[in-house]
Amino acid sequence: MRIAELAARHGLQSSAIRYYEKEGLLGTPLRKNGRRVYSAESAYPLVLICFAKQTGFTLGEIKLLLHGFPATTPAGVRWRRLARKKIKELTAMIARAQAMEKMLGSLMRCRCRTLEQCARGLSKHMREPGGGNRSRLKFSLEGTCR
Amino acid sequence: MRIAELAARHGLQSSAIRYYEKEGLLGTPLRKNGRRVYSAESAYPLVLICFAKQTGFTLGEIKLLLHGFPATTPAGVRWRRLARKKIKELTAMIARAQAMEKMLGSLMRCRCRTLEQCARGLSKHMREPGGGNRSRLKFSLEGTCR
DNA sequence: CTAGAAGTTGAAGTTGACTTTAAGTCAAGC
DNA sequence: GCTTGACTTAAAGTCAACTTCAACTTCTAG
Repeated sequence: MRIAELAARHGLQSSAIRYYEKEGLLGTPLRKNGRRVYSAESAYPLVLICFAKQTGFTLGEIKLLLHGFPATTPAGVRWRRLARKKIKELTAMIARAQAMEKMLGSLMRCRCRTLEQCARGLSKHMREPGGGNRSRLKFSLEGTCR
Repeated sequence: MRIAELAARHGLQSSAIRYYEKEGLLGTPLRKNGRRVYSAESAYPLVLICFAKQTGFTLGEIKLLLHGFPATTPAGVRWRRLARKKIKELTAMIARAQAMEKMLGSLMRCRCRTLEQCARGLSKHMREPGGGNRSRLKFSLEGTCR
């Protein structure tokens, strides 16, 4: 199998495979006249890479998964080690996204005539974080800017 | 107020404010001996920028919000125009994140001894998309790789 | 034999939202 | 007068995950 076929099978571009190789995620395959030749088995790390990418791991984390443990470390242990942190990240991200969704829902009901009016409402919020006065746009500006 | 104070008030770095100005989000403020001087009012677009950023808008979208509509366009209309698209994006993202979370939860229960074993389980899934055989790792590999 | 498709390499470009750096200006305090 | 710190500019650097480019080689079909 040549690089283009391997790439196509996994829905990637050839350049991505070369990149993974350069980054040390994939080993260097056999060559035939200078060209990479892949066996069915040599494709298995690619299955993992694609799956892990879909699951939200970065290439750095995937490299760790593949080569960052003593060779005898069971797969389950490796996944758990990495997944714990990733689950936390994801949970936080989901919460944040849901908060944004809520803000956007409120924004859809904005009745301000000008943006300046919105800004006044918002800065009221910002200056009196615990204040009881409801501005026309009722969001909580949780977290600092940035 | 000089740039450092304005920045601090909004939890930004001075360089970010200069950047927003360069990108046309903020107008050019008055100068005193070449240095930017801000009034309380000149800060109001910054309130909006910070808020919109938190809500998930890109700087490009924020620029559109601030300057991409006829001057008479009510704030509510502007927000709605942009929010609709963003809500869709967010909803999709949340769904995807939740799917990832579920996958990660399953991964935590992985009992494979080697990663190669995982890969075999996964490629089984990939080769028989509608297949009824449950591999040890039970995720649905929805969507193609990449 | 030749055109063109597919492969090779290293280096540079892409995206967004900035930050950092270099080199210079300006004001305040000692 | 001198130092320190805050500011100015344009240009370059950062991050991740690739892609694109330039220049070259090799394989395949006609």
